[in-house]
Amino acid sequence: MQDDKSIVEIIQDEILRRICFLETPPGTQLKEAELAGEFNVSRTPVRDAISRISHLGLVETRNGVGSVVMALSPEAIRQVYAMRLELAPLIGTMSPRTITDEHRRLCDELLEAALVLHGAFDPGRYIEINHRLHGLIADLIGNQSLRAFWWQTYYQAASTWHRLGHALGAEVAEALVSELREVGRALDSGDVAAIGHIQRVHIGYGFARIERHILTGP
Amino acid sequence: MQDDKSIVEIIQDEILRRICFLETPPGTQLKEAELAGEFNVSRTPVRDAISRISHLGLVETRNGVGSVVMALSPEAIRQVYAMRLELAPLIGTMSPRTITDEHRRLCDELLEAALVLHGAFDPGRYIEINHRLHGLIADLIGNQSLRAFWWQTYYQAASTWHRLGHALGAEVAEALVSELREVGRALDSGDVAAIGHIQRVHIGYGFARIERHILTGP
DNA sequence: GACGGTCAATCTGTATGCAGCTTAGCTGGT
DNA sequence: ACCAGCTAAGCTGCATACAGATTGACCGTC
Repeated sequence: MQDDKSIVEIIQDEILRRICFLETPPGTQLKEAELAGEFNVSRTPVRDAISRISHLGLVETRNGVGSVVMALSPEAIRQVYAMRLELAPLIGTMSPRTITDEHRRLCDELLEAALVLHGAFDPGRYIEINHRLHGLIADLIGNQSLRAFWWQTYYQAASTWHRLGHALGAEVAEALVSELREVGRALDSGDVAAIGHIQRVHIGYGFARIERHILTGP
Repeated sequence: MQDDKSIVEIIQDEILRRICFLETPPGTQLKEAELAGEFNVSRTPVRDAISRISHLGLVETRNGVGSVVMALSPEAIRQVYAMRLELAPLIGTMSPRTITDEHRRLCDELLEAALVLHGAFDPGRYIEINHRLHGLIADLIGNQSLRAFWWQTYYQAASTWHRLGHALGAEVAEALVSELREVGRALDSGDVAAIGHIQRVHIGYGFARIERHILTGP
């Protein structure tokens, strides 16, 4: 395997990670020169990285002003979640990949971490566990088109959804533990389709929480 | 409305158009300097445009070699079509937009053009009619996430699918006429959901043709 | 004190130069 | 005739310089 991710891809991934980890919350300015200094490159690859993720709508670049991290509008969030609710059940139906021991092991590890989280909540840890769980599930998607869309909607939803970690604390930790337990059971059964439907269910719960605590109002 | 599409977006759209119109068929080299001269800009915005569409897998850029238009692998084509078959029925269910007289008028215009095509087939015209029909249908999709995916899979499928125009001629013209007649009827009924299912059906037919004439073999 | 205008700081958009990589074609030896 | 090696041309990747846009602060005036 060629792990030669270009410098642009590395920067792109890092910017997306920071956005959905809320390290650069909506409103933050992404200054090309600053990021360039951080990665010890010129502005060119940084510009390229920002440009590549522009289609997600998470960053808006205006001439003379800068690139600012955007919060998706409530309507956009609803549409993204509506899409995720439809995509989730497809995970198991569109040429799923086979479950390996590595998947099972990672799930156990995440469950353990989530249990710790339930005792002593930490927003950063919450996000990280969610992120790794998403990676685990995406790895079971065999259809590359679906996998790409699954990632895209994840990034679009993440920054809003992860704010719940800060707002609700233990409540979401408990939900995460439940989700991981259910996913673990499905992995034991070798049933990828079940995982898709589990995702469907929990995305629904997550969206309900967002509607209640964040999108309240118009 | 702000029609201030940036130079980069204009070039990006044009490159994609040329790819799915088969003006730059798979194997063609996209030379940055050449395109730069054509658009009277420097290599920078051209580079940006090519970089932005790299995630579609239609162009592969290698250092020291160039950017070459790629034909998706048979397996990738199958996966893209599998995805489109799932997305099509969602067109009518996910907050569809309302049908206007303009939609109806455009459909009639396209049907007329398709009938002419049936008499005297021309691959370029076939592609153009398909392209405009796609635009018409995408315009009925209210969910912006679904609309984005619909376009992405369209671009990915187009260059393979449009080769049928060259290979089969009148057969696909007849299919296009049928499709436009059915879409027209659905538009008359104001039934966007019906259009989604019509798409589902005809994408299935199109995929079967591709399997038969292009993906034959491994 | 409040307001309008101007200027400077700062950021993105674009052009250009250079280094590194790849490959086609030539050349010399066998 | 064939093959290995080399060279030069051409392309992308990155750095840098400059032009254009925007904003906030400062200053003068009413």
